[in-house]
Amino acid sequence: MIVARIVETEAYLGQNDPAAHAFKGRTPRTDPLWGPPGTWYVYFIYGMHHCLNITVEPEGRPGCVLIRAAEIFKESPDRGRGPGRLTRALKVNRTLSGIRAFDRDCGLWLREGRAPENVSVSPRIGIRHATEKALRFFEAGSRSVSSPRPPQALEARGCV
DNA sequence: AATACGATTGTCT
DNA sequence: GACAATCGTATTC
Repeated sequence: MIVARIVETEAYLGQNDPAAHAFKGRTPRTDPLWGPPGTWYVYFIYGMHHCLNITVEPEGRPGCVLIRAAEIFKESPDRGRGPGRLTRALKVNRTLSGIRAFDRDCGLWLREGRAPENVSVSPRIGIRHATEKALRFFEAGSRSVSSPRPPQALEARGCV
């Protein structure tokens, strides 16, 4: 079992969120998003990286959380810093997509060491649409966080 | 069949 | 800050 502590996430709100994969409708790739809460959704991007998400809404509603960074116990902070690095360290790929995350034999089990402290909020990273929404949540001070400071000041982007 | 693009990362200037 | 790497997916022809 891989033991890790999630320290950075982003929320994707589903069919009404222009930045979400679900915004463009249900396809074979995005199908797991419509599954029951606690379903892994893994996609491949930029020809190189996998990104790990978990569904969080009732079945039929495609909201999810992107897991952007985690402190992996007994590993360098760099290993889990950023969504691409994290999945590489955890050896996660699309075979996990659609699997129930809380099944013990699902292939990936992240046990949190302690709850995040000093949770800060910022705009989401790397997206082109809906950049004004402050839906990134991270533990300020964690050495595994991908971007310790918000991409820009919240005020400058109309987030507050 | 051909094309355009992306919820990233690493390297170079 | 700019840009290349690299390929599955969706769209269009």
